[in-house]
Amino acid sequence: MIESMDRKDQELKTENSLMANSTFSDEIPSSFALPASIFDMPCDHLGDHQKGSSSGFMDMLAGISDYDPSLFEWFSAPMMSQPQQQQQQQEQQHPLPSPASTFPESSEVVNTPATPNSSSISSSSNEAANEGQNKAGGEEEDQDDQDKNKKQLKPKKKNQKRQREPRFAFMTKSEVDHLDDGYRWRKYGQKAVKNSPYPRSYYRCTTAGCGVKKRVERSCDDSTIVVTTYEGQHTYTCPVTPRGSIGIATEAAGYSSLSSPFVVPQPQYQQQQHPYIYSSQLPLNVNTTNLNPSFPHFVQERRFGTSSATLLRDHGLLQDIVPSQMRKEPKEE
DNA sequence: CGCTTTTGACCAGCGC
DNA sequence: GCGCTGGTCAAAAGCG
Repeated sequence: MIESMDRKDQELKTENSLMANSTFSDEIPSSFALPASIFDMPCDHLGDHQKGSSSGFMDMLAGISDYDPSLFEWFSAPMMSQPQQQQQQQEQQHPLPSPASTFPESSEVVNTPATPNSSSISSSSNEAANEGQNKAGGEEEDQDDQDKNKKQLKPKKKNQKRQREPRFAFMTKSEVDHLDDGYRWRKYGQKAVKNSPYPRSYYRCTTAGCGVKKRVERSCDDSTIVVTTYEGQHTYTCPVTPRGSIGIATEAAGYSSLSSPFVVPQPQYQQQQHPYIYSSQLPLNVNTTNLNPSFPHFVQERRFGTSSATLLRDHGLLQDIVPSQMRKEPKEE
């Protein structure tokens, strides 16, 4: 354990070093060219498990009581294929009523990936739903033993589209593939990604009853960029309470798991149709032309309780690291 | 010993 | 129907 932590620290040092010297892609608007000082934050500034999780930026974002959502809208651009985008556009022109309890199927709210092929990501399973489906699928018992053995491996019900859990993706610039977000994950698969030299890893939350999954892959264009896609909502509170998010987390928009330093968006779909998503680190590959108008509020200001907002009115470190354009004084609405 | 990772096989969905 | 691809399973191996 200690050894792994040391390794992690080393990785982080490497990461910090790398990030401190990193340059921004030309695709990133100048307004996003955060000063390098954001990378120069000493490791000590972060809690132990934040080291390596590259979550310092989240804490700093937490200091923005009301920043300009448009500056983060790249995060809201869903990862969609062209037909999906067209459908979204049509839906926007002729919006369909969407029950708050039912997130739209194309709920994969992902920033446009650096990899064109990533847009083909389309399927995921609703585990909770599948459990019931699987049980129902157990009716097919009139098969020979061999066939049965094979079926037992994958007793999924046919003729029923798998439901998708809401998904969130974000990109981080990190040397570490699997960022520590405070939850415990078990890797259950790895697949080669088409047109990418980097594999995609599949993780599942190890907590019983919590079917949250996440995929981790590296951008084929920029190997330093890690694309993490979360699927589902944790059914429990993050076991690790990081420094800097205490209080804020519990006040923040009712998130149950915001105590995670990584602030994995655990949106309350039942209450809000549009999920929140934040950069855990740097907004990369900002592409404001690829915004999805269907999620106009997808990236919203992060509204904290009054106390924390007041406390953080002084943007503190943010003043130094976040350009003034990105900060936006709260509006009276 | 218990937990995690690895890895090949399998399945579902989709396009042609 | 077939092939491709993403996603998942589960046995084996690895690790502390």
